[in-house]
Amino acid sequence: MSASKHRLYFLLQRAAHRLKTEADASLTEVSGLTTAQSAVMTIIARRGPMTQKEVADTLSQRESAVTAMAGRLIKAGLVARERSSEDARAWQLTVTDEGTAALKQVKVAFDKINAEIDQRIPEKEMNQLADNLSAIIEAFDQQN
Amino acid sequence: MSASKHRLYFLLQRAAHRLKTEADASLTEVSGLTTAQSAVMTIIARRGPMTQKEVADTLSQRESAVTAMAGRLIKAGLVARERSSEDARAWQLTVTDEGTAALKQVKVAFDKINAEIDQRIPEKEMNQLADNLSAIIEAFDQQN
DNA sequence: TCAATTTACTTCACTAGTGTAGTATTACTG
DNA sequence: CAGTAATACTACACTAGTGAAGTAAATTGA
Repeated sequence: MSASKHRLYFLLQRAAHRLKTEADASLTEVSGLTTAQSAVMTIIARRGPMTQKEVADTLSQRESAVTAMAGRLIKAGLVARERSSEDARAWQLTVTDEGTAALKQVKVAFDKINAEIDQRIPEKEMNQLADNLSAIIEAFDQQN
Repeated sequence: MSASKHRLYFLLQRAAHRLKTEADASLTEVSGLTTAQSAVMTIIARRGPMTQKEVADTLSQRESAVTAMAGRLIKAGLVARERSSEDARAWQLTVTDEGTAALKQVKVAFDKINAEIDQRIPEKEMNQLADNLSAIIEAFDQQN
């Protein structure tokens, strides 16, 4: 059975949309963050100070999306930025203490979401699912 | 391996996002429609005249999202609506001739996208992938 | 070395969704 | 059958993204 027979595109979009909506509700309740915000913050926290371009590339997004997101996160006191010492055009983004605290709450909410997924998808199928999704990301990555 | 180890949530979101962006670019080129618009129109074309509530439920969306989308589609002349004869609150949405013509072009673009997916995901894994995505939709469906 | 090009970020208009609060209309119930 | 609750839609403020056009700094090449 091919992708078109399964209407795979719409299936994937609906699954992502339902999951996002549910995760957003759960996250805002416990941490005040959205999933999009916690994605950006997790990346910065993990890889240390990063430029907006690096964040954009990591998430396959445009710089303009990161400009807007950074603005909201800074306004909320979750992220800070200062000019790069090597490049006067670039910012260095870091997560604030307040941001780090919020990310700890996020983990609790995601544990719940992941538990729900684990309950519905057999463990032995999880690897293949992850591989298939990675293959889709790779297939449509800009760097081709 | 569990969902959290795979960071399945973010994997799914990124795959959906990359696919959507690519499909949108491809679709607007050949048909002038976005994927979101063609999703709504395909559903209406398939099931005949539908109320906005029915469209919203089918796509797991809010009525307010469909109000806005219907407004854009009507403005573009792709969809028409008239009051339901049974319920004075409800609209009946139909796809116009212009909309039907645009949907035919959409098919061409999606064939390309699906071919790309088929190339990256082994045929024998496709069924399981579709099942896993359906399971996620079901797990987080509002009607629970 | 300096003009042309590339890069990092910004701004703006747009699509597309959520969630809350509101208005009619319809359905239910005692 | 009248009052209440539910339903279908709308309006609005918000998040979150694209894509195009622009600025200033950095890089490149004759």
